[in-house]
Amino acid sequence: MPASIGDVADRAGVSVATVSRALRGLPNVAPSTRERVLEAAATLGYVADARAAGLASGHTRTVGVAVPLIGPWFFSQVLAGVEAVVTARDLDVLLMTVDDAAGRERLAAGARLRGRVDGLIVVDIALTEAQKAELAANDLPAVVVGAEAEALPCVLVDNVEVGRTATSHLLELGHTRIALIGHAREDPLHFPVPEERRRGYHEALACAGIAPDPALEVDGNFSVAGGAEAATALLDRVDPPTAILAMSDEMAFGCLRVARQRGLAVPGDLSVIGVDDHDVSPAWDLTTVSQPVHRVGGQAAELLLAVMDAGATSPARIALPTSLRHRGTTGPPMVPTEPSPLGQDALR
Amino acid sequence: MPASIGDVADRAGVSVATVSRALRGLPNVAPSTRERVLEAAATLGYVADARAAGLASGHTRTVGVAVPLIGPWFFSQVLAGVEAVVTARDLDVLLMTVDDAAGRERLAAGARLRGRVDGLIVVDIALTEAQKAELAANDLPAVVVGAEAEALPCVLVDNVEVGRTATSHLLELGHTRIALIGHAREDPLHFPVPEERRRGYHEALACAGIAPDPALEVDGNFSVAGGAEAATALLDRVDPPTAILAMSDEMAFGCLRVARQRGLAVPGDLSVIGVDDHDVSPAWDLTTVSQPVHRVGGQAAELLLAVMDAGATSPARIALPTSLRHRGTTGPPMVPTEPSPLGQDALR
DNA sequence: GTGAAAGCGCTAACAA
DNA sequence: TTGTTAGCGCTTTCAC
Repeated sequence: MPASIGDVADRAGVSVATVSRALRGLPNVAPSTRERVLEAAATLGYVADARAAGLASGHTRTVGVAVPLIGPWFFSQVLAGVEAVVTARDLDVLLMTVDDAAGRERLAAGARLRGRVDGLIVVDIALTEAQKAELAANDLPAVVVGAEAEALPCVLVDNVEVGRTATSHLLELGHTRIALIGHAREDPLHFPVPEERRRGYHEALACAGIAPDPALEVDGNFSVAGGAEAATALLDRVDPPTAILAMSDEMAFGCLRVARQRGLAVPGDLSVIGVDDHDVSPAWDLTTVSQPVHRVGGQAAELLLAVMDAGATSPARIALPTSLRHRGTTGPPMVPTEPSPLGQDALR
Repeated sequence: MPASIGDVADRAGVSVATVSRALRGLPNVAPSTRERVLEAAATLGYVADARAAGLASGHTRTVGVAVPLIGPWFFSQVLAGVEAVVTARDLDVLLMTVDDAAGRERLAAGARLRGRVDGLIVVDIALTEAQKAELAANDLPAVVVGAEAEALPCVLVDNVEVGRTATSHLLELGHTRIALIGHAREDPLHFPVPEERRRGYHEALACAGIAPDPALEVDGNFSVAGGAEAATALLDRVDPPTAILAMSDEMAFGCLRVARQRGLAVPGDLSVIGVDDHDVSPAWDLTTVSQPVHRVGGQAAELLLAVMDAGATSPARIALPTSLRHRGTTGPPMVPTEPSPLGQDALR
């Protein structure tokens, strides 16, 4: 049975109100009184019950972070970014994964959230417009990461541009058969992000006058193993691609593994570009489209804190920059594919 | 202003007690009544306030997870493992980082924890014996990951053996100058783990009759970049090692990067072995000592739930197995170093 | 099967 | 500067 505020009050010979004030550093407490209270609390090992304090004061000193998955590098980095700024404000982080439709529905409805968090960061979870509206209608301050939102502040990168940048890079190197490894459209997680990157890929191809080949778009499950499987399928084709755009560095690693196993020269026989700029990408010398992952989390947290402080702000929309990191896994195709002057011209 | 239990009671024409019972699926509620309550709650969008519910019932439905860092692969995987089992029980996860002495002290004292969590998992945080005792003395159920604990259940791998296994592997291949990349001893995080791996390394060397060379033990900060720096320093020596044992795969990646940059053949000129079996290690073909990272988290969570259920159990101590994954980055040294028959003999 | 009422342990007005 | 007291919104006896 832990000591309660009443125990401290008794021991210090003051009222509970004074204890409360003294312990929280509020003004209007005589120094000598405060000292006595502090001492009593210390010897009793008193810690205020967060539920009781929160119930009485109306807040929780906690922000929720909802992610579809915890394991992948991207989410762990975003989480770290959030945690850093949230902790600096002496708030806690409640972590929750929502990876199915039911979870999304509950999240939007604010179920389980009341009395648990003062604010919410939703990372890469494909809420419907109706759900976003529902979330915004909740009194709960919330910010969305990785998706546009009407009534909610959001922080994101331009993923269409990400797809375009990566694809253009390969096109400029002279590739015309460029594969895309991404996420299955009907995936239960249903990220919004892959779809946008795919659009950028299509736009860049169209710009170069190249008709997209549906056979070159495969699912890589955003994992190393998935990327390897996808690359295997692609390279087994009679008309394999000369370059692969993987929507994450982790999938790109899988591609590189397969390339090495097959004795393919990179980038001679196969160029590979990823997205993220994963910790280990420099070590692989992987060309990639870098996004400020940690900063995404930090920015989202700062935005949320601002909303929590201000009560209500005009929904901000923060776009963070991405940039091409041209490293060693992309280069011109060694054997020129069938001449395609049209494609070449379009590049200028 | 969200609907309260009273609002639901009014709308359903029953008392708050009945609403509480009906919503929580307790017995002794007439089916028709329950239905009416459910409907009222649904139309009002009622969600019970977690603080109030917790305050009245005495629990929080939350478990805390304390880690020194969030970003590194190891911690994200452990966290994922914990989250999976905790979520299955419909509990939430409160994430906290403690990365300094003050934080450790607060953690042990249970500060900030009362009324926030029903149980705590402490991952790779170097508590003193006194602090562990303090933590155990708290009424709060807790389990420790990555360190021994007297009075607390713990789950760990045998990190001495990890060091020994990796080192022996290199010795058996014929290496005699084996470097160790780990963590600086005076690091503020002060993991217990690196020290144990280092001991295993020393034991294996001793077993082979090889005197450890302090110059071959360097800090790699458990990051890719740190591993690269460490490898650079090692390879710049006049008497470079022929093999490197990195205490994490991420540091090993850094080593491989440096080796490649310098045109060193792996494993011909340099063997590299890591620890973890990181997601991308198979892609690198990295030899490593694998540990069941996800399982570590899951096991810890299960242990914690058991303690929370049982009230008190005999402090379990669960050791999870590790195993050598002999892949492509380790092999015999190409140029035999100075003959060392003694070392060779000792290997049998 | 249902309701009334007493807390759970705090914070915040309001008094003094 | 300090104390008294009324909640915060729920759960949980204990009656009925």
